[in-house]
Amino acid sequence: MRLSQSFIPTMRQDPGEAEVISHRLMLRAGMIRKVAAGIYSYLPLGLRVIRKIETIVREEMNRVGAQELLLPILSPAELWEETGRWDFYGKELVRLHDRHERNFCLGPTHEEVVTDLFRREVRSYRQLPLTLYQIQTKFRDEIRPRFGLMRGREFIMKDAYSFDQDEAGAQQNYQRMYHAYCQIFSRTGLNFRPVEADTGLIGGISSHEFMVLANTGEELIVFDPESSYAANVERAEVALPQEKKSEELQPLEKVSTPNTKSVEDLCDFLKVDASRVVKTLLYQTGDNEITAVLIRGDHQANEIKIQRFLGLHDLTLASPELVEKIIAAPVGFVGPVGISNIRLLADNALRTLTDFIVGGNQTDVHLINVNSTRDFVIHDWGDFRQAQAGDPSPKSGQPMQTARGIEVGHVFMLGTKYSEKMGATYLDAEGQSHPAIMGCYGIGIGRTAAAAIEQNHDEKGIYWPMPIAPFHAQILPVTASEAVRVASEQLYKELEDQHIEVLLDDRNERGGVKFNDADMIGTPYHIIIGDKGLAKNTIEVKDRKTGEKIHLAPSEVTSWIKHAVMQKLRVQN
RNA sequence: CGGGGCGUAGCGCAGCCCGGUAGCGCGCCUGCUUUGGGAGCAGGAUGUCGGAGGUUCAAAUCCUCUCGCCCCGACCA
Repeated sequence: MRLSQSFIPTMRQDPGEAEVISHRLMLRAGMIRKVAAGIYSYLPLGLRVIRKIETIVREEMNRVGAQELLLPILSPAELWEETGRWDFYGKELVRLHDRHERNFCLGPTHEEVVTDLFRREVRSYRQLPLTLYQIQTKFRDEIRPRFGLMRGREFIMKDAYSFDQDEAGAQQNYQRMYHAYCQIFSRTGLNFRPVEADTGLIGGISSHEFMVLANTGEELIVFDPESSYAANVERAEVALPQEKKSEELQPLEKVSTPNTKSVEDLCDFLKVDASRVVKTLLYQTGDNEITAVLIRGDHQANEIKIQRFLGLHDLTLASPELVEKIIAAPVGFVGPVGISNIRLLADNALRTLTDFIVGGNQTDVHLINVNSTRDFVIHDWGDFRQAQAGDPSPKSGQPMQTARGIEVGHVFMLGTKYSEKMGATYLDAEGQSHPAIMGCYGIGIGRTAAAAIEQNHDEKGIYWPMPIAPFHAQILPVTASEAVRVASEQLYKELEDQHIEVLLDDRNERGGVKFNDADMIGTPYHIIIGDKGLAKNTIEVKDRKTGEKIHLAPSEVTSWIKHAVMQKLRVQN
């Protein structure tokens, strides 16, 4: 392609609207343009990258036997009412109605639509297993769209759905998809890690997220360097503490602690470490009901774990009014001692904690040398806190580490959640009807492109991994002579004839402009043709990522490039 | 939705406190010179100052309302 005739509007300056590096570079390299918050146009260069990623995804989906179809973007409310998600999905679901006032939504995901298709068409176990997928634009009215393609309201997703007759088959399908995902992200040239994850709004039994490791990632993961264990902090289990509880307990004491509403204030005042303090978090779990959760002062409560334990899907801290009403203690000084009318949960970390500090249920009063069982009764123990760096791994017991990641893929075992509600059943060999066992599997295509940039850039711009690069090579005629023009045109033709995707910068620009644009766009190989080189009968080939340069005779360039491109495509295959 | 910030030329910004001519850099157009890391000179075009109302002789500037966007927190591919 000729740059002079291409719609690749690069920008010299950083746009004010973008903060995150991938967003900035996509705008500056002329890959995308914003239409509204979280809604983007893909310009030719950006679309080429998107298509490359889609191609890899298609190849790997097809390889594991998934079949591509295309479901509608618009779907009727009735399907969503069947599963309860019309209400449950909340404001994120883009709702609209037609001229007859019938309700529809723009698909944020397609479990309902595909399950409806299945129940209409599939009757027999002989038709199973069945895995269907599509690559399509999705709509989610995100609370806060941000970072360009990283979190859009409209975005391109590959979503796949599997149907099996039994648990074993479903597990097998899940494993196949898991490996296909590993294959896909390896092929895109990304440094990624699959982690155990929470199932969120999609629901279901188990799931893994595929995280591209990047410091700018929105997700925090913990992993065990000694074993394969890795999980989203939302999900990560914390092993039971090992050390024994000391037997000699100090007597309970009441102390005055003026104006110490936070754990931090209290630690400063009493000159103790936060690990000696226990905070009492009060959650509203019913109209007039509060549940207390005890967490060590230096730990973070994990509301997802608490929700799961309580079987709720919505958990909020109790209002100060409700607290006053039910336990008659001031917020900030609440503690478990002497409270009888609410359920008390405690994080496992408290099992080995003795002589700790809690709120005294009076303004400006705390209790010290408090001990569970002796001073109050815990109704339920559990893992209620967020994992953090240094926590023991549930597999090896070794201290875990944390890392930031970008979630680019997610695989779920759904079980029969959707098939039961929607009557998606098949007949087995005995003529018995069973709900199909489902799985669903998503990949954010645009987000994968953004993650690739987060992981592959320097101060000058992007350096694409070959398999998803918009072009394999770029020709930069850096001086204006006829000899350079002729040599560039000839090489351009040779490379195109060899099916190398090549961009010819035939603009009437100075060398510096071409160098800078090429560095920003991130084509893996830059072929630099100038009078200086031609005088010595050489053309320079530069590796964008490493900066390594080699000088070749003009007649050698095409075969060298072809070989190098093939090599890089194959290595990452 | 809560908190912080921003809307002025295609892009990046100044001007606003203290009301009176809309400005700078880059880009764009024309010409000449230039051409291996964002060229030089000369000339030129470009604005409902986000929108609506108000105050005033006079509003980018002051007041009210509104819309949009960005960043930080609760959601997710």
